[in-house]
Amino acid sequence: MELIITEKDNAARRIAEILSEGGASVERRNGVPVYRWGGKRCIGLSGHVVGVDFPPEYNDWRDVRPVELVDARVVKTETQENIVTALRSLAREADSAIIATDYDREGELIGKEAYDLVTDEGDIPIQRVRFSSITDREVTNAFANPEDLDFDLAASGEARQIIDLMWGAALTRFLSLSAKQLGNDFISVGRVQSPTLKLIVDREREIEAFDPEDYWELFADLAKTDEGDEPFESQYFFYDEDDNEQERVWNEADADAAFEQLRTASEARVESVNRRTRTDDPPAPFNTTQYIRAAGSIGYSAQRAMSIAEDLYTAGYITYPRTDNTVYPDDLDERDLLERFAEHARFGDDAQSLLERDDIEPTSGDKETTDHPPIHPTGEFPTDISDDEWDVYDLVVRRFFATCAEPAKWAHLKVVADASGCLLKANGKRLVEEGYHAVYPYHSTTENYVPAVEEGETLAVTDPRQEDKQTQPPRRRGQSRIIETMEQMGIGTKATRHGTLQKLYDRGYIENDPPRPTRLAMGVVEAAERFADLIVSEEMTAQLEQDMTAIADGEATLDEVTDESREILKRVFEDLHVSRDEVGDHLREALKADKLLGPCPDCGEDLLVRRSRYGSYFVGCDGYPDCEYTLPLPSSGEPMVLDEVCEDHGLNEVKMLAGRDTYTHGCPLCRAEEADDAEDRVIGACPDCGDDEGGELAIKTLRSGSRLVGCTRYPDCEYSLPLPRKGDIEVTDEFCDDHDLPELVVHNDGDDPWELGCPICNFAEYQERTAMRNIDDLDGVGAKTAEKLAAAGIESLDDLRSAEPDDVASEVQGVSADRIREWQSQAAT
DNA sequence: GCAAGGTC
Repeated sequence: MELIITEKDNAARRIAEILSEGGASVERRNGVPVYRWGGKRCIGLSGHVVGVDFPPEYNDWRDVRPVELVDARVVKTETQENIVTALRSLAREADSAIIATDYDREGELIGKEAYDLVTDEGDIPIQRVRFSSITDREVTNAFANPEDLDFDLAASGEARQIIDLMWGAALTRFLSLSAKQLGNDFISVGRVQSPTLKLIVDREREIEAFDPEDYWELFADLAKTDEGDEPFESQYFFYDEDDNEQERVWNEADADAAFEQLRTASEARVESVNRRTRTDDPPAPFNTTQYIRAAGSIGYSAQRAMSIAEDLYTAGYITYPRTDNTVYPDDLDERDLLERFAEHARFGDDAQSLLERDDIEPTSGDKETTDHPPIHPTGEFPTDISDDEWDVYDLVVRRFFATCAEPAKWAHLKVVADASGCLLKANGKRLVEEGYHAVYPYHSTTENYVPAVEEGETLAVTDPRQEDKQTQPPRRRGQSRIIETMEQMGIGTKATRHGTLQKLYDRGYIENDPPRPTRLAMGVVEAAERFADLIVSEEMTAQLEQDMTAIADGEATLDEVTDESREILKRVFEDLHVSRDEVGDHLREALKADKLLGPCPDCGEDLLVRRSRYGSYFVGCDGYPDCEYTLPLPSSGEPMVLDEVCEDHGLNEVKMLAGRDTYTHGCPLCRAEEADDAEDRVIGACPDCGDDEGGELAIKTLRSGSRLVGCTRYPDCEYSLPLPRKGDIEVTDEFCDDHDLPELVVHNDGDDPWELGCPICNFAEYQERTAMRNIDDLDGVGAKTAEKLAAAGIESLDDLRSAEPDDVASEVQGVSADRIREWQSQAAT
């Protein structure tokens, strides 16, 4: 039997299909799909199935000095046991094996891991095939000409694993121990995350150091003197000593003088008219980064964009979403794919229009790689997918269309006019040939109207205006800009960059979108810059890349490279040990700054956001236990301290981060005082204890800012119904027939009043709505997956909660037990 | 419990 091993199940299935000419059947080993035909078996891994780690005796952070990790052995551990077991058992039956993992460096390493596992079970010949896309021609060709595994290339990947682990783990432990931050809130650093964080911190430093400057700009409207002609905007400018056009006037007196001149002018003479046409080329095919950027521009976070693309990929609608490639492979027949779309109700017209071109010569980007094609639709049409998935699918289809479309053409018109010595200019642009914009509405086609005028013509000047402005600090980069910059810096990979960003959020290093660094992040970067500069520099990756190339080329060995890295890290630790206390103090101070609200009203010490033993947040005094002052915070979300300070109490305001339900809580002391002042408003009898004990329902405001309808006998009776946090609640004269309670109306500034109605009915409806939440609302579950789960008997969140992950995984193709567990934890909340 | 890299 010949065993074929691929990097993922999806590739295994498609390769089996091609090589067996559709005759392969699927069976399961340990829950892992195995494709069989003739004397062949084909199994897909799940990326790395083994990982590097330190031996268990290094596990305790307090027992092991971090520097000891530098010389610690690094061992390989099996991380995907079911797949490893399946692979081993297949290997025992095989007479030969073929490694068909992705055609890139990490693929070579994953292949080497499979090689080692197969070799463990017996000595059989093992070969390697390489192909750039899973198409008939490429795959058949590759299997007809098998090669050998490139052990040097795999070793270069292993060197990276070892260096990343050693630096990351040793420095992470050192910083965490020095700041006494163990447990969940450890302080992490790494070769990729830390330069990324520095990138964000550096921009924040520029913003903080920015000193705005005043300047003035002047505008006026111009119009042809013919009647009915629309006026157009023009801007004042002058020539500096180098003869460059300048619009900004840096001195108020000069601006006033120019404005005075402009104000008195009623007409302007056209001095020059310049026309040119500009070609606007269609965009290149999507790689991961450009896809994330485009999805970002229609409102999707990087993480969400990748999650949706992943779903569309596993469902078979788009190609593999993790790719650096921006050149379509030779096998992709663009015309053929367009013809498929020509039949489609939604895309048919646009596809037809493209097919009318004689030659379809798609655009290409700068980078061509061997592992996967650029992201494009497969030609398989989705039927039952969510709105978000449609948004993204539409984007991917139209991007493919755009790459097959004609360039657009713009006509630019620049008019310069003289208004009694004041120079005015107007730049017009008009889209004269729509080109790719006709099929790709994601790029702006905003025109700027300037009419055709002649040199020497007289124009009317109206509405002169002077605007005082200030120079602006550089803008924070959005998520997709950060990912693009990481790509330019050469850090991270197409498959990890969005995850790295997510990690920075999860670790409390960045907040909001566009991301903004916390004080902790500033502290960590500062500490690293002073004592372990390499870990926050992009040079570390650049050097590593060079070393890896040397290993791959046989010019250096894995041991030489890792040993040299060990020596460098040891020297870093010499510095760190001397400054250990200083580093710890610095980090602790930064940690505190993120939680600091202001002075305690009781004792004047610092009030801080703290976390109780039960995991909930509250405001407590740094003087504890001498001072026991506390304030409650809302129970949902993660508190974030804002820059805004409450005028009454001098405390920073607090925002509660809870995804879509994020809201500003404001000053916690204001909220508490409001609750203390608020009268409970009785609205009826308590349904639980009204008859027996005489309990009444009242609208209450809690000190945490939340409001509810609750029993006046609380805490003896705990009956309660939720109310919205915001808005004035009006108690109307209308009563609910079923519950004999008044209907409530919530008034919010600006919005239409919300007729909440009877609070019991409202809560019942709310519960029904949340119960109706479906399986495909879970992150990473698309329509196709939901279908597969339903086929395995999992049709509701309840079914999912009670399911046995391993059983489900063995029944549902392409879904791991870990994935099920992740969904279960989502379904639990 | 540390990293980064696959895949889901």
